[in-house]
Amino acid sequence: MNIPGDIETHGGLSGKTTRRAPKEFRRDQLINATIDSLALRGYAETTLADVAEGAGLSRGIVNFHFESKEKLLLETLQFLADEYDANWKSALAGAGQSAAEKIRTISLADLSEKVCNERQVAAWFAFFAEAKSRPSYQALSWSRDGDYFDLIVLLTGKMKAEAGYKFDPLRIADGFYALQEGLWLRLMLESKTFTREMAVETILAALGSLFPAHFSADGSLEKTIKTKGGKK
Amino acid sequence: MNIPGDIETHGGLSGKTTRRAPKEFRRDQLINATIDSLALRGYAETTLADVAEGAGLSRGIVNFHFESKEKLLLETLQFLADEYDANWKSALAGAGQSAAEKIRTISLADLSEKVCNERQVAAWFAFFAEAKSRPSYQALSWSRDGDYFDLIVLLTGKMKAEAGYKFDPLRIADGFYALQEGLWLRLMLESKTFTREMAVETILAALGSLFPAHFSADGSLEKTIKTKGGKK
DNA sequence: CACCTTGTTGAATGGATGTTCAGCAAATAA
DNA sequence: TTATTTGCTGAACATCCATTCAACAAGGTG
Repeated sequence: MNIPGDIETHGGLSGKTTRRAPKEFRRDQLINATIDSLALRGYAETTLADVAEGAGLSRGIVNFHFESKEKLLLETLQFLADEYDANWKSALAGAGQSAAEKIRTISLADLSEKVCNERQVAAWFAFFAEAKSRPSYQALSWSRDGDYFDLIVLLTGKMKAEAGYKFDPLRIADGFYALQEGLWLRLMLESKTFTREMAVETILAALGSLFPAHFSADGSLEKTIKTKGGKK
Repeated sequence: MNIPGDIETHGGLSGKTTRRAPKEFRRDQLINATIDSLALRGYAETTLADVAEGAGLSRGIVNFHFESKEKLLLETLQFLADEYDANWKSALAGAGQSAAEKIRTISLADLSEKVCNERQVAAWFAFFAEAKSRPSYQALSWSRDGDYFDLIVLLTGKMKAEAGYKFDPLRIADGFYALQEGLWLRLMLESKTFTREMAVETILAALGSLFPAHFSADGSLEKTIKTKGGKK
């Protein structure tokens, strides 16, 4: 689950381990060890000694590459946010042009292994819980997906226009967004009995029920709606 | 937000504050101070000194009434869980007999001021985040609403039978449950811009979209479905 | 009143943890 | 090779915090 103990990839001669590594490499290594520790021990019990040990390095290493524990945690949160962002945006780039295809694509991207795995989800919630009392986390948690939410609002509005649904697009967007975060929470809390596959089926079922003209009950795309997608 | 500093209610003569109070009173006082501190400072920063100060008492008090910090936190979580349970169960007792009335009632109870206020929601998520790495919290978090979830499954199944919806009741129940927890999360993270009133509208809109034969778009009950409610 | 029980205090203790930094060693330059 | 830069180490330090406990005080009981 972690980066292997030593670095053979950095000019290491066979058998010998390189002691020094470029800054970016160590920073990534420490950030990943931080995520591991957050998932394993939780926020309150994560110490710099744990992180250093997880990375196979010495105690003082974090204060050398990051100024303080606080900075390390902030950069870890930033790392998670960046990865989350990149994931759904790249998925969106490869999606079809219709609103239905787009919302389906980003919903599934939200549940993809890349971002929705045990380590990262646990780390996210560690930060969420602390964000309430830490202004420095709030900015990052919010921006986590302002774009994402705006897009959902746009897409629900479009689908309403296409199929004449009776709902208020803003409220349905709120709900759909909350649904996705709620699924993450269940995945974290009940990782033994609630799997990512079940979460995917749940999202697909929700698409089928919320937008019956666009999706069938199992979440597959209905072809009856004429997508005026290419409209730029 | 806290219990007033001193106890005039316990045989206190006017002007004099009583020093001693019955055990149950102190325990409740300390549990409430704990919730306050969790909401204000977060889990990681909540110390026994904070709790004691919040309750207007001295440093060693917690270890006298609770064996340890761990025990205090466990009992605080239990307190929240009990209050949560009692809230929706008592609301349910006063609800109509139809599945639609029941699901609407408990959904709204979930968002009532009694359990869904800033302090308590923040405290819940503090525990959720730690539960991943604390088996002792998991038992309580799970049982939080096993009954609640089972009831939702039952009700969605009933409504499907009544109206011939195409969905899989289990998946819709999963989704509806996740939606509610997701709304709590948003209420915590965006307490400045997302209000409980908006959450209520969101839940009502979801009812309207998921169960269109039972609810109109704004979540009000449709009378067209004949409720075979009294069936025991 | 004297005696006992019991809630409460706050200083002392021991352990854990973030941070510092003098020294060391690997890579690189001269 | 020697000198210099740069990444890294781990012991030392200061702080914070949960826990303990001897002393105290407020009721209750005789």
